[in-house]
Amino acid sequence: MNAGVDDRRSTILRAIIEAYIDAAEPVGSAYLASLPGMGVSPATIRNEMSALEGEGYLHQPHTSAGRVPTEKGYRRYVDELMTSADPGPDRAGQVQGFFAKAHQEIEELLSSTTHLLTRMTDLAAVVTGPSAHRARIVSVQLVALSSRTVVVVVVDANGSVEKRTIVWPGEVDSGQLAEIGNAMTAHFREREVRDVDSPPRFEDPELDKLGAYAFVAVREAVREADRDGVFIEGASRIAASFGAVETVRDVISILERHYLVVTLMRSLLSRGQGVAIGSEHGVSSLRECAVVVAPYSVDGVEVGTIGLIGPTRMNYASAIGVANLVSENLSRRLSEG
Amino acid sequence: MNAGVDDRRSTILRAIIEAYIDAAEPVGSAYLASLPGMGVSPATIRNEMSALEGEGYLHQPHTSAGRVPTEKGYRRYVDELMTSADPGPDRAGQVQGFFAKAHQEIEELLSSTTHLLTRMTDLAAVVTGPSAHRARIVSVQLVALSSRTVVVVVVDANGSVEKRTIVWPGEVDSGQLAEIGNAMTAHFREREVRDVDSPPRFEDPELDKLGAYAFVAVREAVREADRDGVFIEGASRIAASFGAVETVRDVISILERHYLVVTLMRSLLSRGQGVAIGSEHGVSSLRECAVVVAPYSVDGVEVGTIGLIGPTRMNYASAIGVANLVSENLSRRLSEG
DNA sequence: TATTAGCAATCAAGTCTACCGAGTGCCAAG
DNA sequence: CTTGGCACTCGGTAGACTTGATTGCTAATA
Repeated sequence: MNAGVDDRRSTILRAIIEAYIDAAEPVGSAYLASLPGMGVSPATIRNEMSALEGEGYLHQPHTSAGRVPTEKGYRRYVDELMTSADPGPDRAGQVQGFFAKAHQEIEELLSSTTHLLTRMTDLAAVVTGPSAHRARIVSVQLVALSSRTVVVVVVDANGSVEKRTIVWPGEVDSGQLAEIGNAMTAHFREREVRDVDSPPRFEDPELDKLGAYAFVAVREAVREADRDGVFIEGASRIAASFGAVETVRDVISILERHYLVVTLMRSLLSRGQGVAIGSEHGVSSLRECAVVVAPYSVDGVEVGTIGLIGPTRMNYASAIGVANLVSENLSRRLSEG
Repeated sequence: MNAGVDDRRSTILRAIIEAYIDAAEPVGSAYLASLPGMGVSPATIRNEMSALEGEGYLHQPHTSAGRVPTEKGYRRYVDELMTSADPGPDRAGQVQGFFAKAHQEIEELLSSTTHLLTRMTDLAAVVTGPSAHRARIVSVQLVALSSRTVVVVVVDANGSVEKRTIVWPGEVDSGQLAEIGNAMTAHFREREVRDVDSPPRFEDPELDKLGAYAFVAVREAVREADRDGVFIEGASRIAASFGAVETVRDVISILERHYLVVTLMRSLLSRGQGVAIGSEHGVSSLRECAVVVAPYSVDGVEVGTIGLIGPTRMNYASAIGVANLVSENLSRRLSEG
């Protein structure tokens, strides 16, 4: 409980974790003693290491090896020991440059954001699209594809477009379609997607029936709006991070199940966790991975998430720094105008 | 040149390849002689194997090992030796059942088709969406997102929806937007996407200017139409197929570059090749892989491709059979109505 | 009391050797 | 042309031994 001892011990833990992140090899006392700041002998460090192991922060693969951080060790590192996650001006510039030049559609923007993330961190990157539930509907239109099929197109205020193709109950009449579309637009305009609960009503009973029919398509279209917008990139970096092909398979197999990744990220954010290490997140196939998440917002409302996934010995400072940096820039970019 | 010898030799080659596909281990003469059909001694088989090696169909990893097929060996197997790629009634039923139950949007349909493919073959699967170049445009609409931004929505006869968000040159006037949208729809209706070359003209010079401005967005929207529709699944199966993490990384890294995969598949199809083995396709990162492709068509016109990617020692008969089967069913499904 | 030097103990990994066994190539006999 | 027999090759495994990294402990020291 002596502050001095605690301090030195923490310094040693931090040094071990950083060395391990760097080299992926167990860290020994001799190396630590040789570090500039460390004014003590290997023997002293060994005592501290032994204590740290007793406290559960370190683990010794075998007697004649150095120490390796445990999950608890990484956790303490992330919570207390890590030095500022400031990514530095060069990286900040890189991100700003990216967002300054990016003027594509939102889907392309998010997709290339995953690319940016994976390139900057060498981790797998995830960006989930703005949750559509809070978006306001701007337009509903019915377009005839053939004499029997109609596509219902819904545009929301984010600029997202959802659609649903349906078989029309009867011969398509373009006048009717236009009328129903206009009524839908008037009915739903400025309402949030999650409030799509009942169709507009029409005086004409035939129109009313068709309107109710089309409404089902609108509801389905917006209900699935969230499914589309998940962008994951960098699975190949995972392959490079792990030696065991088994692990690679497990992790990539999770990354392929987008909804699972989204669920994981959302649940982490809702618990207020920015970093989940190893078994903390409960997905057993990712037990050798850590996940870093950051929300991004549009006009002050958190609507989506940014995530990074990599081995537990990832560079947390860099990952967290980049995630936050990108999150800020993306939020600003999406909020402007 | 004696038919009898050639026949036996071919039988042996086929047996070797099938055994190797099955067990992934070099095949020896004793095992081959023990096979039911093979009425000859190991010594005889050894002679044939030696000849086959001389002809370039087999390779011997080292003196005391059995033989392994070369690319040339697989090629001959696929071209001549392989027994019918008929996937059997159970699998045919599985695929038919899938397409009978599937009634989602085309994107979801294609995406779940990759899922079906990867599940049935245990290979990575690719489905490219119907090429938009030949699709007819059905509707163009301009929707105001705010007083300064407009989203241009283009619907084609496939039911695909493309959009482009633009900053409007001036205050948005919903009457103008509607008028321009209607004129665009009239102008482009029934024209193919690749024929989008000039905007409709308006009497009113202001409208004409705005129309020309919006036209750029239409052109960009349809130009990128093809980019969206690529669905790839099963990268994790690749991880399971190769022992070396290096190879896994290389292959998955290619799979992540969708446009590269699409280009590869298209160029194979345009050369009339249904199967590319190892270095045949020229993508060096995929030199340990084979690619199986099959086109699918809508109303008799080939519009998209189905692909399977796996190790060169994949089960070609099964892969080709499934690819063709799915291609037929998908074509039928997309052509009806 | 905290630190340190010294030293014995531990153990993975590398090296060396021997050997086994799978598989071949070749030869001579059928 | 086919086959049995046999010598030969060579990867892989197992065991013995060495090396080197690293620890824990103890006793001396500040």
